Amino acid sequence: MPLSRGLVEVVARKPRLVFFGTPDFAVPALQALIRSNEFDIVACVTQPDKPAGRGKQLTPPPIKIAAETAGIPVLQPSRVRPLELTDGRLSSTSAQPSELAEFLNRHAPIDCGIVIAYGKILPETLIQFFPAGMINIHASLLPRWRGAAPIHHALLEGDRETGVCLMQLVPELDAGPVFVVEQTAITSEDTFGSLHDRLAALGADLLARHLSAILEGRVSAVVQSASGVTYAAKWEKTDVQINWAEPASRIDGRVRASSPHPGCVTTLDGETIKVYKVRVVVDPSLPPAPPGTVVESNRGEVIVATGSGDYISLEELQFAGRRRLPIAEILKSRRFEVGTVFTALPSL
RNA sequence: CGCGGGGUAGAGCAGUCUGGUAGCUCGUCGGGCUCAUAACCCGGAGGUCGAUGGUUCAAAUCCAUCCCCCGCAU
Repeated sequence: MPLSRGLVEVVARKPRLVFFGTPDFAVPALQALIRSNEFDIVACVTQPDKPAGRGKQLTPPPIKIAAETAGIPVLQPSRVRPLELTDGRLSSTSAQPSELAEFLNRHAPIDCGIVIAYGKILPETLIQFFPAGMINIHASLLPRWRGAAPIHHALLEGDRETGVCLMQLVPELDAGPVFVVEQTAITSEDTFGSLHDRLAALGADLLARHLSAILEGRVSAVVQSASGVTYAAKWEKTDVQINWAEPASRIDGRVRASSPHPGCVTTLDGETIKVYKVRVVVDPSLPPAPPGTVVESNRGEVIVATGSGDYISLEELQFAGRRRLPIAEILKSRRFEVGTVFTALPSL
């Protein structure tokens, strides 16, 4: 069991941490740890700067910015994978020396590694390097939705609730024993954006509240149930394609999982349209029609048939080069004739 | 120098290629119709056409430079 490897002694000094994280989701947690003033954050390890945005400028990951603001050293190794642990010291197994290994050796002992959406699988040897192992925040109610995109999949599948888990990192993906869980209901208004922000805040709060007790061995980890394991694969381009043959509720889930970024896509007369918000419409008085067919279009709404016999009302769309707009605005300059058909992108 | 789209009335857009009176839908104001209305009819107000410079008898439209916005990546 990971925890038996060693508990941090209750001594006068602050526990020493290294923080592994990359995107916005990890920022509240880092800031909560800093704000608590209970820990000595030795360094932040994050992904290298990447070209992003118009102009393809090299852009630092959000954690780098937050760390530098706080005066915490930042490491951005391009790869961490091949590491060897002998006598408590890390070394690279390849010809190239590992800047990360050297840094960690130099600053040992470091009690614990915190991992939140770092972006790469970490080697077991790295976990073992820390006396208390590594602790991870995962945005789902484990063992449901292990993997890269738990928030997306909870929305797609119409889960009524989700949450965050504080768990011990183990080599098997998101399979570690769980210290504490915080739940939150998923409302029909939740999107990836709103859930992401809420879970990031909940996770940050959980971490700041419980980390000391965990490191002192005062919180026991509960092994994950063997049943109910599901996996949330990375949210890919194909996942944002609207398939009108799907049930209306699933299309709604897909759109909410893809909003505000990057938006779902569909095609009308060869033109790509991004879909940011829809509403499920159950109305027996509407005429049946093949999936994707516009069955009603008036002053304020456009209603499209789906595969379940229910309908989707398009509420917020974006055309190429245009701004994202509520349907009422779009209808001021564009008509959707009843009978026209939305389709998936031909290439997919 | 990564690729592409856009900036025209309060809002959303057409007009630009092919230079020649500033248009559409909505909103707004006034009037009418109606038991009534988010409906319908009539009328009005509202524009430095992103900025600057150039070409031209004449520029929203052609040329040059600049500013701002959006999609592709996360």
